[in-house]
Amino acid sequence: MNILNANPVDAAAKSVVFADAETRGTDDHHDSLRLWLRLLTCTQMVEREIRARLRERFSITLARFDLLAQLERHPQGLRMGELSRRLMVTGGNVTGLTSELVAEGFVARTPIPEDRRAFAVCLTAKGKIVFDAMAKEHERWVIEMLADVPAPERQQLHQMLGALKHSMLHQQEAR
Amino acid sequence: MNILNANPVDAAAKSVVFADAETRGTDDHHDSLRLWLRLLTCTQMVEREIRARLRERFSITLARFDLLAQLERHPQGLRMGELSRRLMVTGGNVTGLTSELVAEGFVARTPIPEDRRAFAVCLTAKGKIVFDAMAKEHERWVIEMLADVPAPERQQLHQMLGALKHSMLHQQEAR
DNA sequence: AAGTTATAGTTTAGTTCTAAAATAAATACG
DNA sequence: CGTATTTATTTTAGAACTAAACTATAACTT
Repeated sequence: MNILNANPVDAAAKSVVFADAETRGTDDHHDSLRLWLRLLTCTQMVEREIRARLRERFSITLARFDLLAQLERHPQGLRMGELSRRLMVTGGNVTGLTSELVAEGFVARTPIPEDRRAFAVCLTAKGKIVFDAMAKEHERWVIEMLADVPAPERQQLHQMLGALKHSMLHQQEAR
Repeated sequence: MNILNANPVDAAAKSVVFADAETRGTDDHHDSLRLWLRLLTCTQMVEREIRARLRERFSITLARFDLLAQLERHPQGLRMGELSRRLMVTGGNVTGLTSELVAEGFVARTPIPEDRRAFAVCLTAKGKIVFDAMAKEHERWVIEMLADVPAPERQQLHQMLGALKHSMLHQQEAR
């Protein structure tokens, strides 16, 4: 979904020599749009590759993998709604994903005594073993894919994107 | 680090809309993994917002908007396969998107004399007018969303992500 | 306690995308 | 030439996701 410049070979880098107040404004605009397009391109490239490998190697979708990853972090289990928020998908989708994973024996729904509407979704022993193996390989892939970006830049990127993330969170609150 | 975990009560009370895909990882994970998760989170947050606004404001999907954006950049038209590569979606999908846009009168299929299998997809006059209006607003949204990231950091981000993008491209070649 | 409202999860219907097979035209090869 | 291969697009079947309606339970409110 590259909007303006999906062509992987980027157009010539822009170079602004002088910027008065007005041209700076315009230029900022282009900066933002270009940054967004590049962010989108990069993410899609990595995501597509990971999705394909997960399927090829483990016959699992990224969504299911992500659900398992959440549970691995929370051994006490998570509610459906909590999973929905964390995975940024609809509740109906979580219902479907969970049902499939239950059918495969990777996770279990356990009732919560204090709230009979809800239940905790937990990794089963089998699910944990299988997920751990997948996660290890998954991590290798990611490390390999990002290896050409030097470590200091990786950390800088992480930090700058943190600013963007929190900015988005605040904007979201204000709506 | 994780907003929801750091202060679950607050987060719940505020009913944070954007949950956090970064909670997929565990704390001791490698830099690369953390960077990848943050990249994914940021992109999803922005993308989700833009997708919702495009739909609400113009009743158009992001995919169709992106297709129009490609054509706006290439007034001479693009082939289906070229669109497929640029948009990073399957050819079948491009067929569907194009057919809808043709039905709406935004684009036209024009035969290519030299190759009777193919044709060029072009913006119609109507399509150009409509797209220009949408693109203007779209750009405002992006600028607004990224406004909290200082301009120098935006440029740095853009540049570093460029390295990642080219790295991914080279890796893809080697497969 | 009763009625209202909010929350948790599921179901349903519909959209969007993909992968793979099918079709058709162009190109390469012996 | 004629046959095979490649390239360009469409069709088909189905996977993955969403929004909205629905069921059930919990939490307020008076």
